[in-house]
Amino acid sequence: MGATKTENFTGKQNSIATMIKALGHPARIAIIEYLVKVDTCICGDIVNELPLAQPTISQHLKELKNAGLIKGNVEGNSICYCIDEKAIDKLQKYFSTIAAKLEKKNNCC
Amino acid sequence: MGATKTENFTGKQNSIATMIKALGHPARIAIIEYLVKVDTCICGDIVNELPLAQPTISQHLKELKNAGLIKGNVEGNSICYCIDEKAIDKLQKYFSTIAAKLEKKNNCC
DNA sequence: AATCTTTATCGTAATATTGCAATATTAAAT
DNA sequence: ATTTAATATTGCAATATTACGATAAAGATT
Repeated sequence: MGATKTENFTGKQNSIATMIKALGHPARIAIIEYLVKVDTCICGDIVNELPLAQPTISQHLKELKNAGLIKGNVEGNSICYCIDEKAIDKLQKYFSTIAAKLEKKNNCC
Repeated sequence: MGATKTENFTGKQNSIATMIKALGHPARIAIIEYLVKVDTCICGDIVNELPLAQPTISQHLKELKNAGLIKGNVEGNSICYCIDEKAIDKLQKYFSTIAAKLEKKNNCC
């Protein structure tokens, strides 16, 4: 095997897992944190910011985009990437909901 | 290559990425959601709950445990797994912080 | 039009992940 | 002491991910 059995899980489970998975890599965390840090939208300098080759970063950006975490607008010959706030909100709410539910319980461990 | 270049990122970036990565799989999301759903701590029925073989589930539990998301207590010949609230709190705060920072910005995309 | 800049894609090697059958381990029950 | 039940580990095949050099594509600049 080696392939995830997505058909055995609910659509919601798969979709949240996909979003989360896209963030499960330090380079992609670094990209998101950089996008949060800079006040204007980022255009081309992620390559200078990260210790990875340009094709690698392009690939990571693609994954973040596929997962809906960032958006990219063509701006001349460069591209303006920024965070999709809705995606972050979804993740924030997901964990807030879990945290709230946990508070009402008496964990045994 | 194929291995993540962890040495090029900060400890914080690597540690949050590790936690998030552990959740980036529908089976592990399903496990967490099941642990949230059941009111008592789970012991052995995750295997009956999920459409995966026992060794596969054991492996997923191990990953969640390694990432600090769940704890496991031996309880007779079975094991009582439960969510580590601190880990969920960390994730919740991480995304809340990002969401708050984003609100103060005017996204261009 | 030729060149430069920026980003994407292709191809490929190295490594990691997913899943499970078979087997081991550990403790309870008989 | 054997058997049963629950969980973990091992070994392995299938697939996915990570990384990057080489190259392509597309708009800007000269």
